[in-house]
Amino acid sequence: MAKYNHKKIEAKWQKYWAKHLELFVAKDKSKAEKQYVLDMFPYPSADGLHAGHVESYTATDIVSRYWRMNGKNVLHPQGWDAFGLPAENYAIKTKTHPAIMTERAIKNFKRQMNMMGFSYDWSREVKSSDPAYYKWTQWFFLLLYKNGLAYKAKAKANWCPKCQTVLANEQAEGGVCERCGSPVVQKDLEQWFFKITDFIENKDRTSGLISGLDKIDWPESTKAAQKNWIGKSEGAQFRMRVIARSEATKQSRDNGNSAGSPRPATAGARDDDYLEVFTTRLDTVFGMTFALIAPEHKLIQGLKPQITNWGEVEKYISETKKKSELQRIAEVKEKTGVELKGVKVINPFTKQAIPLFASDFVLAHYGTGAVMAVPGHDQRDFEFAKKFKLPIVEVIKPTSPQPSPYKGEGWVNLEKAFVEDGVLINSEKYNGLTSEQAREKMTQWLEKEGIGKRTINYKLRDWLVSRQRYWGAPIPIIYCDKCGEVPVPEKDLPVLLPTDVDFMPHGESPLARSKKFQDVKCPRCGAPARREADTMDTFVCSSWYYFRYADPKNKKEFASKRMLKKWLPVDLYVGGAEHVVLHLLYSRFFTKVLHKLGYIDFDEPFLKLRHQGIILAEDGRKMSKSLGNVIAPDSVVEQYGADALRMFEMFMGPLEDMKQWNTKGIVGISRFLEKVWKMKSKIQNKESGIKNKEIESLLHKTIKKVSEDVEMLKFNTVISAFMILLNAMEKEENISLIHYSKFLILLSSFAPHIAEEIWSQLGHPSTKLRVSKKSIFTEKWPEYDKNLIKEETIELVVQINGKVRAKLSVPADIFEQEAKNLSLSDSGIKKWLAGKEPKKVIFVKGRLVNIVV
RNA sequence: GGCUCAGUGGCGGAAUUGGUUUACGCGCACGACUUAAAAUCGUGUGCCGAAAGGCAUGUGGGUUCGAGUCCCACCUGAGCCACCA
Repeated sequence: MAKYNHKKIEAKWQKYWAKHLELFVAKDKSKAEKQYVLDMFPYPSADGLHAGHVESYTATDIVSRYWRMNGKNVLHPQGWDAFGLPAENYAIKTKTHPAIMTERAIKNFKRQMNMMGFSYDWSREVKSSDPAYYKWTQWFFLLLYKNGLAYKAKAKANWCPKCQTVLANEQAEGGVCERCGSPVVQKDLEQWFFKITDFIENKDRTSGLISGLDKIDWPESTKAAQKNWIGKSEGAQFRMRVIARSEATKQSRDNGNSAGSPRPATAGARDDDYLEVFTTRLDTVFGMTFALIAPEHKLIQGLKPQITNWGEVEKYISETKKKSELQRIAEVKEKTGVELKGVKVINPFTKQAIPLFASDFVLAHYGTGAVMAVPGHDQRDFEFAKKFKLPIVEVIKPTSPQPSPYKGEGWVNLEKAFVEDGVLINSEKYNGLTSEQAREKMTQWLEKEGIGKRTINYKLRDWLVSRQRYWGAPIPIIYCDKCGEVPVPEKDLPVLLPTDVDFMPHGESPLARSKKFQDVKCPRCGAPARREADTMDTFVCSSWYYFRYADPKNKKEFASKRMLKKWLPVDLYVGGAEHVVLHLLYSRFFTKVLHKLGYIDFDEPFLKLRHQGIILAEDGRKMSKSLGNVIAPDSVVEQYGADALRMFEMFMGPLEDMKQWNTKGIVGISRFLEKVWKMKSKIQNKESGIKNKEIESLLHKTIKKVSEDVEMLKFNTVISAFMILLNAMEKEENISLIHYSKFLILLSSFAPHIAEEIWSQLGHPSTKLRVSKKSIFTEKWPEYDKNLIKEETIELVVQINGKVRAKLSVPADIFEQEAKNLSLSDSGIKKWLAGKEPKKVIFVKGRLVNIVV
């Protein structure tokens, strides 16, 4: 028999499937139950598909084919995350327009996807750089704008003075420009934000970004990462009075400054005179020996007249300003800061005056931008105190049996702060309380005194969506001298991205250089106005694409309500773990906005989420072009075929595990497929004498195993089950056509080409042996017969004290008493017992007997 | 530092969720076919031991008739986040 020629056969069926789109399209009009199986749409890079793409796309392809054959109406689309920085940078490097290279890359991606035999519904393909698509990205911007969820504010951006461009954080690592190596500076720019922080907690009937996680089937680690990113912390906020060294200085300043605007005359009533701090550890407040303030904090400027070392302070502030956040983080090793001499703050609990320092490890944008410093019980404060020789006081004692880290002579001997909860000491009337009790009592006291309150803070900040870049969706806003900021009317969408713009970096948003693009009439008053020149973050494009697949051609809406109701939410979403935070969080935000505004009736977009594990190169390192260890799908397909590559990647290990490529391993799969191919010669079409009971029973067990494991995405064990069945069939002289066809249907979801070819060579047998001319993918998934997988006899394991001492062949439904009698009278067991009386005999039905002596 | 996960043969990995540890595949060894090799097929393959048997799921304890699986402590590794008060 001819060997299996994967090249010829795979090409043949890919051509056939391309002509028979009806096999894989999602049916808008079908009444069958839907199943939405989605891949994260890829960024079409010039490098083409990599091993990780193949892995996750094969997984969803198998699941999609499985559900289709189970009668579900499956939506399995694919599209392109085409806008973005990589394309623009590549364009700048090669001086080719990003649209051209994006088109080229998409063509290549699509060729490779077809080469892998993926059953996408290409009739729903979307591309984020297509005006028909980004029209709706802009519409979403306006939707948020009109509902008060998009706003403009000043924000810092990484700026490379040499390249004259804004850099993303990952391009400015270490505080230097990725491309030219010059130091990055912080530049204040007016930028657009989305109010994602509005959706952290539940809103009316819309679940929040935190609590919504409880009802979806996502990996624990991903949920944890999202929660961690949101960073909710509960504590208290309170004010501390700021005093000058002498009240006299203060009075004179007050008189001088408040000439024009009448302020309350009472000293200390001015806002500037209070330092507001946030803490989660109010129980440690008696250990506060100084306070810290962010250098950017505006209170510092207000205190300027009272600060006696202003020159020093100003120098520190300007040094901080130059540093990017990344540089600050890189300098974690050593704390820096400067005392604001001439002022002190009053700890409201102890009434003591303590010094105030500005330090760049205090973040201006988190909490109140100032903190109480408790060096005894906070590691960062501890390091700061050591450096500036500030007093350290113990106010929390570990609950026994842990010994206190304070050894005798105060802070000099202390190695690090004790940061856990404990029992209060040196805290006046709060002594003896546990940390938890103290926090409660102290918060109550603050509220009673009117100087503080219970407060919740989040790390999550609003989403900055402006990009001073070319290759993105333009922000649909117009600036008019008379009317101010005016949204582009919906009927004027899309705001087209000009194709003839110079996208080389020049120090401003590239769109600002196009007069044709910029100069417009104000939609409100008709006066000359100009367009917003910034584009949107690509994450905006990818936050809603899964809605578009439901109704990709709709010109009136991003998707009709009817189609959204039919197809959404996504039942299974598979993609890389690098999107654990941003993409997934932003998508959830968009979904929650739509839910709140009544567009959809669900508030979580992805019901079940899984990440494919990284596939490492053969050398155990990450695949990378520079290391020259990349496994390109094309060459593997060339040598072994797409079916072999698909199955091998599924066989390597659990979908979510990190796996190492091993070229030797693929021959196992290759051999398996070759054996499947050869099996044809054993097929007997006659019904007589070919109903092999054992094979039939094993086949039905396999059907059960494969069905269950595919639903749980345990593809590696499915393939092992295929091999077990095939190995058993190989030992037989003849194989029934019915058995073989059912096996082929199971296999077709994993190895579609070879299955389709054998199916057609066999004369397209349906499972009932009726000849049909159809593709194997029109077949129904086989069902298993419970009676056929029931074992009649089992191997009963007999243990003595938990150790296997005998195995008896007994009827599967043996009763307890009989099993025990049989075991105890077995000659081998008798020998082991040597006359000893069993203390106890355990019986596990269908499994074992354990004799305890 | 925080969170999340993992540790089973020479290797990738199975294990009915508390019940025969090592399925399936790779590799290796021996054999068949061949002038020979490749391919293919067959047999074997956790460790110690001649055998009887004993010992094995990172380490140490615990719960249990019984633990890879559950609990506690520790060791090692990975991924993500990280000066968030």
